[in-house]
Amino acid sequence: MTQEELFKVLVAHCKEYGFIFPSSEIYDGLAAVYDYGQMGVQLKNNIKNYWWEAMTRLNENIVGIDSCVFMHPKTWVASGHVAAFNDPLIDNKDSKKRYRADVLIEDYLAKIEEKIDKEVAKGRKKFGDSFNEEQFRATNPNILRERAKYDEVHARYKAAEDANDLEAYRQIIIDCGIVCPISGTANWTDVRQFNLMFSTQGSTTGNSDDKLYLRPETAQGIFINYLNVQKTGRMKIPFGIAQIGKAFRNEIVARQFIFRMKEFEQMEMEFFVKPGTEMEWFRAWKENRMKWHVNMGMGAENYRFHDHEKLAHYANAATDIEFNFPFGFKELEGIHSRTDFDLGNHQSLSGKKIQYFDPETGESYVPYCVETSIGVDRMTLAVLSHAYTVEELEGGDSRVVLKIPAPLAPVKVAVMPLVKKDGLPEIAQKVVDLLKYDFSYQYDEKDSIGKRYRRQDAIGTPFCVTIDHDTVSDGCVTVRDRDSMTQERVRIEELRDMIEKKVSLTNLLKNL
RNA sequence: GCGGAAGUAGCUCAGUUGGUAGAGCAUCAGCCUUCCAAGCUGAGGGUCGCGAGUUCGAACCUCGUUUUCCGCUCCA
Repeated sequence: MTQEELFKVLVAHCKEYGFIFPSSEIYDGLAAVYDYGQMGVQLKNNIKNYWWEAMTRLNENIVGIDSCVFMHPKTWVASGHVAAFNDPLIDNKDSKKRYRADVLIEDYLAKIEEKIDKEVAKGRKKFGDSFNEEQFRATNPNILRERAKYDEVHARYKAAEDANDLEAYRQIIIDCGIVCPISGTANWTDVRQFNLMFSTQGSTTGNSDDKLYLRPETAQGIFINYLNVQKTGRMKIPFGIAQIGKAFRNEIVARQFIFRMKEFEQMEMEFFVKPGTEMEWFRAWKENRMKWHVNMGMGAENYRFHDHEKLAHYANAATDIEFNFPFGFKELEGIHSRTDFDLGNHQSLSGKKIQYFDPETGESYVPYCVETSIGVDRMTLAVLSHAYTVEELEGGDSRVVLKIPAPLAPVKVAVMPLVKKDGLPEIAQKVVDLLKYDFSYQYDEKDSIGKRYRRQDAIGTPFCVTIDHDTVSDGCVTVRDRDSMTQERVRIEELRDMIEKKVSLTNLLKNL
């Protein structure tokens, strides 16, 4: 099976076994939006839990918050998101090239100015020393004609810009006969604005022009709460604030299943440090985060760093942790040194002093910040794609098994009576009562035992507990291991501790 | 966003020149009782992606639309 085929079966498997469904399927679906099903939500919660506990419990100086999706519109001015994504874009249907509509018009205007300059140069040559440029410009018919054209287009362009009138941009391009430099045609699409941010129509600021945006990253919720947390938590630099939450991006092309969705979930941690020490912390967090990933046991060779050469507007150093997905190594987590870009901008735009007073040195400064940002959905996809295994068994049989790390598995244990009579279901119910307070479980008495094992394999349940006729007399059950398929007799009263030892999140955390 | 292909039961797919929608698996009930799926009997389940059009009649032809996949494009 090629990687591409494997990815297709994985997507089908996710739907068939209740991990991930395409959104709104009964209404023909909704592009780039997926819902988590009864299995997927448990897997995702376990992944979030692993991150949350690793961040906030294992680090004394990191605390968590949960901020809202809605934030004051100025937040996105300060963050640079409003300015960075307002370009009106237009495509040429023949060359399939995309241009910024405003740049096309500006280029056109620049050409008119060139023409005028050329006319002026001609006049200077013709009249020599007696050349009066001002008078020449005011009287030369060619210049007057070009000037009039320029003024008219320029006025329309400015009006379009002010009103953000996309249709007006297009009309100017059509009227001026602006063509694509590659195809030479004027076969244009409509002008579209690809703003990364979704917006609502309401406002909470009293200014009707304000829009509320759905946050494109959770990080800003941390920055705008920096002062609150620092003061109320009596936090001393260096310290971090962690958050898990939804973010929204209006992706033009959203493909590859849950790898790129319009609505997605982030786990972000902003670590505030003294300026000048940020590179040291940047390196420390690179190492720390890689350790967290490798610790899950999905193979160190499946991860790699990708250092950014081209840096975003807020960063002075950046790297990605990439994972070996079925479609290649792709970004799973980003680690950025964001300097004081965010806090500094919030300080100047809000007028609130965001400074840290260092009691030891007596210095005051806007803290620098190192960010770790990981996509929950991408993590889930990484776990699922790594876990999906087709195994050939003796006798030509095969089985599909999700080898999910046991502490992350959605269902920890399945309880099944070998047959559904002779009092075995009643004993099984007692076993369930013993386990249900500690583990998510499934009870199954339908079909042959082999079939039930395969069903549990398909959702990645680490252990199956089978009650048979011997159980009645010896009080032992068979525990079957998902990965090795080996079986072991275990006393019922030892069952809980035995499973606990293998599926507890503590197993992962204590190795960090 | 552009181009190409596809969409029929939960899944995999048949469905003849346009003439009452099928199979296997899965699900449910009963029988059987067996530690690595696919025994027996019966039952339920389909707006044929959606909307128009052509036709006496459309899963099938035409147009639009939507979703998915592939290729380009884009992605602080």
